[in-house]
Amino acid sequence: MRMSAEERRDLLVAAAIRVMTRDGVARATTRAIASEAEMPLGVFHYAFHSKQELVSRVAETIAQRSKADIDAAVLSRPTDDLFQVVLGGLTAYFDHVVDHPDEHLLTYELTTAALRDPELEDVARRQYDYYLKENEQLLLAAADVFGLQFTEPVSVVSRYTLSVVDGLALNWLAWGDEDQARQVLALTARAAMGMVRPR
Amino acid sequence: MRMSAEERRDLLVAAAIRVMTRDGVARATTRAIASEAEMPLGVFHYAFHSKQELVSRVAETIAQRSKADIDAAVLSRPTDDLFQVVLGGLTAYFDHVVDHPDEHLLTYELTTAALRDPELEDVARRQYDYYLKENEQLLLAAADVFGLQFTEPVSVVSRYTLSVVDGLALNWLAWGDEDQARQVLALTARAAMGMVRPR
DNA sequence: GTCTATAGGAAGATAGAC
DNA sequence: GTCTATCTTCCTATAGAC
Repeated sequence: MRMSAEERRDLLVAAAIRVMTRDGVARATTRAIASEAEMPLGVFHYAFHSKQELVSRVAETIAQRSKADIDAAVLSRPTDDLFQVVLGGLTAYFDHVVDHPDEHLLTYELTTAALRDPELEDVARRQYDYYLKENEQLLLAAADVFGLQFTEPVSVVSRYTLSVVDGLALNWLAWGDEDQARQVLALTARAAMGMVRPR
Repeated sequence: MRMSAEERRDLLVAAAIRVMTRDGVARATTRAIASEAEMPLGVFHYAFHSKQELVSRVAETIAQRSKADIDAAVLSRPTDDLFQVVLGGLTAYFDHVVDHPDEHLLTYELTTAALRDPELEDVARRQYDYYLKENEQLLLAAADVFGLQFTEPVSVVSRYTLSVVDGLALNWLAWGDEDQARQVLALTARAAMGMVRPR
């Protein structure tokens, strides 16, 4: 079937994400991906120069998609006070992890793969850039609504909350115990209340 | 050269850790590992039934070793008050990450590998068990010294601090900015002070 | 136990007919 | 651009002589 190279790339990226989510990065071979996309293997190397190029696109796509998913979830949460907003945001992220564990496992795999491969160097950096910046915006906007400001640089607070959920998500994937994990979220939201003062 | 199977296994595990630390899990093939251990490839499968068995041992060994390293570092820190102790612990862990980034990257790789492979199922769980339990002991002991107790279950506080450093470590590996990361540690230690009361 | 040699297959990438 | 067939390399694992 005839189609533009860009269209084919999109289909292959989508197929790669399905295979990687289901079976892990290590088993996502060019063969498996082409097969998932129902294309002959040969297409692979006139759609992409190399497998790395595909992996790079996959990481980019996943980061954008997760950000969109989680933003939507955050915005549908209670907004009574800053505590509720922060806890709501943390909970929205964690809910997403519980609902899509394999997808998040994949992001960890992509991060480590990127950190090992010099050619994917900035992929890992960009992944976090998406989250950090977005998180920062949400924190600033939320504090502003309630007439508060942070006592610490908001970039640090952003990194703090991101680190907690990111670490907790990995921890939950390995260890389980959802109830305890949610207690950690509550603890974190409460701790964040100690980082604001009236404006 | 003649040696016991157990001795050979130990040498292969040590070689595997060197290769995995240097080149990543994906490139740590049985060939590369045997070569690093200066043994013919054939030894591999009368020392281990399979590669998975080796990976499982590697994960176990790494977890024990890291725990020992970090414990030693924690114990050499100031103990003026609980804040100093907690910040010291977090800092000791983070220093270890900065000094041995590849080693920590490896633990993330092993965690994801374990989560993908049913035969390594409990490897990931045990990895976290080491850290959580140890962390819990340290927190309890430290609070006790200063006549304090936690207002939350100590297992939750333990998981909170572990999540922060684990998430922050991965974040730092990808993003860098050590100064900001250390500000997050200070923030976290201060937050933990809101989780204690006099005994 | 130890080693060499090799099986048996899967990987990424390409050549070349259409 | 498209596809089949194939190259080359590397993988885990084993067979079998010593």
